Amino acid sequence: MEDTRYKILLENFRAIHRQGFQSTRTDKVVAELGITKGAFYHYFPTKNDLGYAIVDEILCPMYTGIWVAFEQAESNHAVILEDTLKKYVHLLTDQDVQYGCALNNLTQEMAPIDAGFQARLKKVILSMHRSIEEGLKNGQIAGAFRTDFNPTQMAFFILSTIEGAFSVGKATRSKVIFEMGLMQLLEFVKTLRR
Amino acid sequence: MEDTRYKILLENFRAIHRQGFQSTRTDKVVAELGITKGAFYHYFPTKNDLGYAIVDEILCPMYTGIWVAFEQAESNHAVILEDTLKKYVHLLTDQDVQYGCALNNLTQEMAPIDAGFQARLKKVILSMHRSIEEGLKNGQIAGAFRTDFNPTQMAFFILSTIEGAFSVGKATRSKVIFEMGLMQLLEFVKTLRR
DNA sequence: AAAGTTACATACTTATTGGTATGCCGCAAG
DNA sequence: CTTGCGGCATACCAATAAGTATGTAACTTT
Repeated sequence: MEDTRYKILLENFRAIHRQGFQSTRTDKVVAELGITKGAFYHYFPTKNDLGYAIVDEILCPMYTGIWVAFEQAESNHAVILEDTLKKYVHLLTDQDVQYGCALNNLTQEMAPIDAGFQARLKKVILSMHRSIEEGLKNGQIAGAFRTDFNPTQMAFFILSTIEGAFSVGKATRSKVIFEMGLMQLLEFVKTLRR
Repeated sequence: MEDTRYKILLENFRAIHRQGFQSTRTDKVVAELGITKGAFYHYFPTKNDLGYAIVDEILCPMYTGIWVAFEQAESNHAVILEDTLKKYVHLLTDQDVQYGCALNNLTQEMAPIDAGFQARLKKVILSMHRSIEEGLKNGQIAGAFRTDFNPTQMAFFILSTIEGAFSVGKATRSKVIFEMGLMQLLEFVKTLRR
């Protein structure tokens, strides 16, 4: 049953999101599901491979999904961009902010010490960037945005600010502070309208 | 000799900055200095206490120092703010960006799993925020900045974007990408001038 | 129905790794 | 000059945690 594999994957993702990769004890996580080490190592050769699978199968689709609407927009680019930012604020709970951005967490912790994580996480980040960049470019062409900014740079700026708001929100354990970062970004993004 | 203690502190700070706290082996780090475990545990009761000392004695002064000029400015607020941002770009090497922001790294990794780190790192973040906020307020009063923005929110925004640029720079291992985030922030910050 | 394979469970192993116990040396106070 | 203490070095310890070896029930294939 692939069901067991997915349960292992998902529950470990949750644990890693909260406490980080290294301090997560995979056997204890699966034990809570009534599953043993045997099942874990049946599906994943090593703990790192579990981590890779989480990035590939959970993080990657999750994060690229956020920006797909903006990337593929054919009209109302500005509205969709602003709505996407608003979603960050509305969909997240207090706890979500305290746990931080799963992608950011994993990057900070694992990218420097493992090339497998590094490559995968970079891919996800660049994929998000590409989506934002595309949306900005299309919006410029469609006349939704001003054309006096560089979409590549602006996309990195937007991405950086979101990730940074998560960082600061996590550090202070405050959703309100997270929101301040995002709200200011939203105000700024409105000035990109034409 | 307090010299030994400081050497232990500094070398471990460097190692932790690069590979993170948990994966740093303190005994191996000090061994490179020709120092043994005995000396380490003579000065620090536990590994966590070393981490706390690093935050208190290295990170805290380092990061608050960055913003002290802006906080205490009596004139030219806008110029000093912009210069502070420029310093981030000019003073950092390619490697620095790859290693990421030491404060951010430690926060992401350790804040969720240890209350001692959490409290200390939060303090440093809020201290930086306070400096930026003060500078913005003073600049508004002095007529250097527009008054139609909220200094508290704006300070969190600036802080978030810087931290986020580090995150994205680290994830992509690219100083150029880090710079794009900061350069866009710089452009934005210029619009705050009155 | 025999043989093989999948999907696990249980028990064990082994390499860290943070931390401790102890000892020694030099120096300063009494 | 001897006693005590700060400043280490060395050797040892115990817990953990990733990973392995083995077993076995169910299911598939031939």
